Amino acid sequence: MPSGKVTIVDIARHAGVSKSTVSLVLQGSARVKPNTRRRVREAITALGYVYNRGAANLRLARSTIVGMVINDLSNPFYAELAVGIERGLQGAGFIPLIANTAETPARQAQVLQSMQEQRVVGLIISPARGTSPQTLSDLAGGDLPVVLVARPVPGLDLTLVVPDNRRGAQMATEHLIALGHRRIAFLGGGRDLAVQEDRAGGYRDALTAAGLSLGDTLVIDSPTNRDGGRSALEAVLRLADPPTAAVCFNDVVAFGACSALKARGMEPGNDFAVIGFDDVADARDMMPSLTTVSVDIQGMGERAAHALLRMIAEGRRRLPDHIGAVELTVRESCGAHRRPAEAGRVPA
Amino acid sequence: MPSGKVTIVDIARHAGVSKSTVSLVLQGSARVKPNTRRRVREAITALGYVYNRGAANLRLARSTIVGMVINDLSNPFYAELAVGIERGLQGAGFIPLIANTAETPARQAQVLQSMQEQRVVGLIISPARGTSPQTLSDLAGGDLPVVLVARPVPGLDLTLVVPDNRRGAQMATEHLIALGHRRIAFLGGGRDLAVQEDRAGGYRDALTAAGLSLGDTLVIDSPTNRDGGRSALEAVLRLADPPTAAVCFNDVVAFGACSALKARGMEPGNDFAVIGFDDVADARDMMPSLTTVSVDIQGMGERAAHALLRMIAEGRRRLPDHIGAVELTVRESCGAHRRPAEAGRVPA
DNA sequence: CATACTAATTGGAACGTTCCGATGATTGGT
DNA sequence: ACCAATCATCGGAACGTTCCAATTAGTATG
Repeated sequence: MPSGKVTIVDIARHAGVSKSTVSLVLQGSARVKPNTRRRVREAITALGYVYNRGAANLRLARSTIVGMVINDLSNPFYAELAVGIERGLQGAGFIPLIANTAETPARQAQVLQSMQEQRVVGLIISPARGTSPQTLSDLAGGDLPVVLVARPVPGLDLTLVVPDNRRGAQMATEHLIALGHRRIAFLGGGRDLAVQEDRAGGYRDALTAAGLSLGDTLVIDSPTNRDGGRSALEAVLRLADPPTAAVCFNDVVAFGACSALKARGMEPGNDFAVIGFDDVADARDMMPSLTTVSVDIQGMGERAAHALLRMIAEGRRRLPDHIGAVELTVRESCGAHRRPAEAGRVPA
Repeated sequence: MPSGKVTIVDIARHAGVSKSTVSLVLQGSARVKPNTRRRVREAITALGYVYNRGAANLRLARSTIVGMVINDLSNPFYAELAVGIERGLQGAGFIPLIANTAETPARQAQVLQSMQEQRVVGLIISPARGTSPQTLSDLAGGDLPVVLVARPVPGLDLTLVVPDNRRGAQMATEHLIALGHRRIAFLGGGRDLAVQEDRAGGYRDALTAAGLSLGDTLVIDSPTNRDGGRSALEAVLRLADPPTAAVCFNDVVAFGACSALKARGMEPGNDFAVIGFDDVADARDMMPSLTTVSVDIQGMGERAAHALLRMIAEGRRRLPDHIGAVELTVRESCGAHRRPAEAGRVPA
């Protein structure tokens, strides 16, 4: 069994047929006689042939690769999302090429370039912070099916699959208000993140509706990771008139916030209420468990994948946006369970 | 700016040169006159040309893709590992193709097939549970640079980059013994996982050396995820003479075990000692924080990447195995911090 | 100004597939 | 036994690059 450079022609020679026939067999054509098919198949295994998809793609002028561009694979939310997307792609005959941009627009640009050079047939992008619209709008001259997942980019007319960020943050904030909190912070994210617009927007909506608006004095920007959560919480506690509760940009930020609370000897849900966003797998298992806005993460990934597949199949460039339903999952970190009877008097 | 099908020939025509010259420019050859180079460059941007790497690869008979096959991307350990590998590959001009096998040998086989069809130039594999040696030894007729990372496969002579599993588990077990524990369980994994051989082996070594060996009555197999940890812990507590401590297959299993303890109203580190393995980012932030065997995860990924790059560059098929150093990071879940003075009397 | 170089550019074959149109083999009807 | 129709197979061009060998332009040397 020789290696490497076995081609369709070698198979043909070995089986005593033409390369066209071999090609037919490879494509599973019904037009080739069973007997011939068998001979070809035998030759294939005998010579250890492996199909050269690149060559086929060249001839066919299209590839079988779809690209997934993920801003932060080490964040469990995006890891789960990637898994969901992969599952949604499963069985459609496309192979997913995953790339991590580590939240860096420059790296993202490289990655997108690379993917275009590989002639991907479509792209699912969870854009890095600070992605400029034209980086994405220029993709293959605007002629490539692209789905934006998890994060919109303002000023960009691309098919979108996102959770209902505004509503989710609003629900979380309303819950805290109902528990009696009056000074509620919003921790994490930043103006370069469109998701933050929506989540902070929902937060403001709820506060305003309850007549509790404080401008944005309690909105603290930070990186969307654990350390960001920690520092945001510390910043907010340093204020002259500190809040008693916080809605966090996402679960990871909430984890960081909880961790900072514990480091100060405060207990999340008891001394300070924390609500996250996303409901990653860990949220349930934290101690105390994290109250959070639940998003069907894998489902969202699958939906993005299906949207892309449909765009590819139907040759469309745009599909209606999909805004995924969210719900508030009340656990311990908001304090609701700890002392349901005293909810009204938590804050001073 | 037209789209899609702009080729090198179009550029040539537009710039008034031959396609050969365009190719030269693309490769940054010094042999083309600056003036010509400029004209070509202009044509490229004017027409919105994007390089077709597939066509080039066909001609060059090699690609620029390296494959990473990961058994479970939703496990933070492997996500971090993937990030490390990606970083190690960075700047070498290869583009990483990540695929998740979801711990399924069948899926892994598909994925490997696909990658070979894409003519990857090398492979970094963290094999799925139950991977049979020949699946991997047949790769490209044994003629493809392959690095096995994080998990060895018995009976397979491939370059290996793994942490010192045996020593790590041994250290963890010794620590528990020093804290006074006499009945210590090993939770998670299974015989189809070579890593388990080593980790359970280190555990046995330590017990035997201390004269505490109990055969394998306290070795409980389980999936290597949170639920596996939960069920393993519950199983072990159901025993007639239950242990007072456990070394877990990895951190995620340890998280599950802690979660099961809490669900029973027991406190990890206080009522039962738990030690993990890997030291994923979350370990530090758990409550109680997780005592665990620290592995430089991203470093291991980078090392695997560098090994592969070297194999590719030097045309070698085998490099010496790399066994990464590990150390025990003592935090709270083992009980050492809680009551240092009483360590000797923890178990009954 | 011819010659001998060197520098810059070019045409065309090759990489491994697919697929069109053509050819050869087989079948069935009369 | 012959013709038409169908079935199976085949040859060759094409896909977009790279690179060799060949050609042309340019420059220094005598």
